[in-house]
Amino acid sequence: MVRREPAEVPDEQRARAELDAAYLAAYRADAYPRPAVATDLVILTVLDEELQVLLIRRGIPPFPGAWALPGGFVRVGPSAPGDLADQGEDVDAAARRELQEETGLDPARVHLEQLQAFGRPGRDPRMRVISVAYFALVRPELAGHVQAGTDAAWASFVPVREALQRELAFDHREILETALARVRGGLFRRPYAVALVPEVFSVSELRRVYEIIGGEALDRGNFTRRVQGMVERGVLEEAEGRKVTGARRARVYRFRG
Amino acid sequence: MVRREPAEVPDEQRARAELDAAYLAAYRADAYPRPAVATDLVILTVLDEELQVLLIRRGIPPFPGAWALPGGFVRVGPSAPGDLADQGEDVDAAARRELQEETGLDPARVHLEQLQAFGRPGRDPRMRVISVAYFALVRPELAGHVQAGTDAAWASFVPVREALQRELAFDHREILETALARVRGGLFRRPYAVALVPEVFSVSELRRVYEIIGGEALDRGNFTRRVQGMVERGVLEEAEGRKVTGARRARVYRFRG
DNA sequence: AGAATAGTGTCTATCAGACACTATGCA
DNA sequence: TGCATAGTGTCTGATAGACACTATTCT
Repeated sequence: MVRREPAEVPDEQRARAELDAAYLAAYRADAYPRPAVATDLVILTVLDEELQVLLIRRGIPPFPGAWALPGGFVRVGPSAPGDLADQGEDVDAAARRELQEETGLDPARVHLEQLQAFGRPGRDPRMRVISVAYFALVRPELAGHVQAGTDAAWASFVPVREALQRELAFDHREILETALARVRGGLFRRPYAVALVPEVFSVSELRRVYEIIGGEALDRGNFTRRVQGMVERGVLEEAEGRKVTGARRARVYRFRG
Repeated sequence: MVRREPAEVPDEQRARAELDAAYLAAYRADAYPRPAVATDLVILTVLDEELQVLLIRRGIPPFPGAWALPGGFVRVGPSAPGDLADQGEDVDAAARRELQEETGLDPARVHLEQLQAFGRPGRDPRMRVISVAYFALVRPELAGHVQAGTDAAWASFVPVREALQRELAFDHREILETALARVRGGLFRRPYAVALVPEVFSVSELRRVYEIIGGEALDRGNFTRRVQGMVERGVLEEAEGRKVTGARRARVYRFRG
């Protein structure tokens, strides 16, 4: 009950007691051991007709040889009690920075969303690390650049199916599975699929993403109706031009943020 | 790119370099400032035909006089580099402990779920605190005990409507709003409502909870069909006995975990 | 021409919502 | 007996799924 305080006392006395208590609380909290806080990123894309996740091969212990999600520590300011300046970077900003550093992608062009925190003790055997996990959805035309810009031996997109069969470091299997559940669960309620197709896309391209993530074939005709519904509700808008995905030039659409 | 390592080198040399790097990484992470990590709890219940949230009146700065969500720091072990023992308590366990301490409730009898982490710098002016927020759904028959067991002047259930009009400390307004969005968004997909009625409940009692959270009246007949559907899908089961909610004794149901 | 995909139309089973009717128990 | 709530039945409009048909463009 750290933040609960005792009952009423006269005003002056109380004001002083409160200040004392505040400093005491801050001091004591500062004296207690603190965890390191990191962000881990589940960076997803659809490439080669498969949902893929960016993994990094670990060279050093712990988990040498295992694959891991990219991630890094949140930058924290000196944070002395009463020091108001520079508490460090936002956790969201840390995730964006990590995304930029790992993939070279512009975070503004990627759907990045917090998943949840993972804080089991022992998840990193070296020390207490609490991780705030995020997932990113990358358009295929951007995902291509990632592989080019990165040493493929150490960081590369891997089909999710394969990734789940590999030995993953830390609790990264749990994080990956949680992210997949979130994306699959929100497929028909959140604009996740439109973040995984080119910025201007045909109905077929969008349908393929739904099928790949959802894992089941969808009726072409009925799916077209769904897209029409999204246009009527203002989620999507028709874009200029046509696109040749298959044998015939198809209408193209764009997500209306 | 904290966790990415350089390219291949001969085995022995690499093994040594890896150990060095591991210690270096651990040492450096230990040397960097760390944030305090807390949990904040959005404890919700339905009382007096209203959705209510447990708030605590702050006596001391910062935000003296403002209302706050209950919460507290996550206990972390000494966590020296290489020290494998005692990394401290699980973040989930910290939330359960906090719930127990603040309300006296048995965490096993309450729906407790992680919301997400809130990590904006400056959210606590005293020092860098990253908070992992949880929400709890408490049955009315248990929520009654809370008010009895707690000094009502400092911690009490407040109608959500009122709570949002009050001055809330830290970023607790944002946390509360996020929790409400989660509960409302999952009302028809997750068993949130059944966590907010007595363990054995009538159709009417359940319908009232849906109406109170959703904010709109539901057709009695159609809602009964919904309950029947939940029984058929094995979500609910009929329980022994009857219950007098209104003028006539009603059938009662129970959640099938 | 034939193949492959784009786009539209249609039928149907299912479901949600609106509403009405009967049953039960209390004042 | 009147009234409030429990429980059931029925009608209808909307929707999702299955499937068929036409249009376009490439080989």
